[in-house]
Amino acid sequence: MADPAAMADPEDLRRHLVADKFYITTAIDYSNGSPHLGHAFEKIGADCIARYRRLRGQRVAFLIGMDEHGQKVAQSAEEAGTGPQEWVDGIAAEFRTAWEELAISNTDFIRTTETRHTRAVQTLLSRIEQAGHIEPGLYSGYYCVGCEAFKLEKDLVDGKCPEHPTRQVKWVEEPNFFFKLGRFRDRLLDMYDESERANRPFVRPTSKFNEIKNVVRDWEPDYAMSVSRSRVPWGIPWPGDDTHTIYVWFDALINYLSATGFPDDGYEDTWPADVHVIGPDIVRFHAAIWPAMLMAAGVAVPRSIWCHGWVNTSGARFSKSAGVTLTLRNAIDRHGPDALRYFLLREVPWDADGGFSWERLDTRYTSELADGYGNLASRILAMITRYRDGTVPGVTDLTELDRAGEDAISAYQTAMDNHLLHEGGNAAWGLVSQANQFIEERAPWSLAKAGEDQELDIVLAALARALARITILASPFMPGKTQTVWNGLGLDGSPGEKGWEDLSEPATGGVTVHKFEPLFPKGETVA
RNA sequence: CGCGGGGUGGAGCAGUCUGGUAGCUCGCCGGGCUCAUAACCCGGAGGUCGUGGGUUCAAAUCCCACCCCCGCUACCA
Repeated sequence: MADPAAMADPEDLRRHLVADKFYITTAIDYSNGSPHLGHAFEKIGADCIARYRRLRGQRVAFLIGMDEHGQKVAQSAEEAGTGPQEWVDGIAAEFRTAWEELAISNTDFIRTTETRHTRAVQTLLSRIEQAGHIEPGLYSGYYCVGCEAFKLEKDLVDGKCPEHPTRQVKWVEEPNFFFKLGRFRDRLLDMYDESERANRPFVRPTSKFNEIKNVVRDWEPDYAMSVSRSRVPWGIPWPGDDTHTIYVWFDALINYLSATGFPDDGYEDTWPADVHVIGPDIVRFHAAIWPAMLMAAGVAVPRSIWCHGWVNTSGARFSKSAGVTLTLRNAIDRHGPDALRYFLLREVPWDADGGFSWERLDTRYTSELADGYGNLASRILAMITRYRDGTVPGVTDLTELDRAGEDAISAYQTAMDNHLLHEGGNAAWGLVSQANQFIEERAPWSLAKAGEDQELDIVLAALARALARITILASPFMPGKTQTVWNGLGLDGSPGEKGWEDLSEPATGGVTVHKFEPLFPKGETVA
């Protein structure tokens, strides 16, 4: 969508202003149940990226939201004995509360029942239609009257719907509109190739990208998907034909665009998305169908898709040692929201699957948070308090710990730029270990006893810098606890807003520290 | 059937592309320290690297066959 007229000065200026924007989205969550650990994992990971980008000085737009139309939602509402709008209002509130508690720093929360969304959907749809890529056709399939929904043949048991075995499914044909996405096969493949040549693959990790390429390569030119339904009233009306609603998948994907203000002027200040964060179950929709829709409408395609792994929870639900079932509520309550964020980000690689268990949550909490970061903060602040009355010495002599810090920062940056969050955490926590070793080698208590004040100043100042660095690097993982340490170090503002530049020379000299209660209390788990 | 990922000390993983002391975290055993949340630091025990064959002076790493686990394979999104 490059506009030649955009070379004019005001446009240049605008471009400059938006050059540093970073638009990240998560999948909108389907409104037929409560938030669970899987939902949380995706939000936490995306939030970690968003916070890291802000740390790097980018202007971040971070979208999350709810997918509220469709058969299943209407059905869930009915089972709950309420109307669909009332139902989705309740679910949305529940999700928002959960994300707030987990300190998700989204800048917008979109719901597909909002006017701004329905308007964007109808506009985009009309553009695709006008371009000639939507055609009427017949949708046929097995229809279960009990479910009031079409069923796939593979989901039938003995030719009947498993949920309504007493009724027969019927072979039904109904007129629908179809999106001819097979026509975009070659353009998609070209786009994929180009992204790889430019060394910024459209889909990551690579294994998922390969799956998608295989799928798209097999598309026939007339391959189409239905984009309307005539029996589902809970949806966005088809423009110009109120006997149809827009099929939910088509409706849902467009949320990323509606949130930018599309089709109003200025939406391109935010669009295209820099990365759509999604789960492996919906890669095909995001990596193939969604860009095809945008191509059909003449709108820019997103820059990349990141497919995270699964949190495997089997076996964790009835863990003996924990004695509690696995719900998001319980997982947060175990050691607090920051600990859950930290655990998921370290335990489950962001490009692969990982397992959740109470034992491993407890283990990481104890060794890496309480005994690691928390205890390190305690001992550093205690020494500064005891040996220097709480004032960090103003000396700036660099030590091997500062060099270790530089290495950690660079490893962290490489990992985080590539969205490898678990490796970023690894780099930050390596510095915790090195700081502990540094303390052991220099033995500040011996220096104090021997009256070697100059050396003690150097050591304490280096430790304060290291703690500040770790705290900044850890802030995208644990915004709450790192804030406590930041304040304990006597620093203003928050570690997240301090900016990347502070890392090389944290301004800790001369500040007055305040000891605090153990950051991560041990013993009894939080009730 | 096809495509892709994986099988490494008790647990979770790295190492495989570019063959040559099998590394990390947790747990376990022993020692040290005392600033700290009985925390921290050092050392140690523990592995036929899924199975069988092959190439090579040498294979977790390369080649062949096989076994097991997971994901994808046209409308739940």
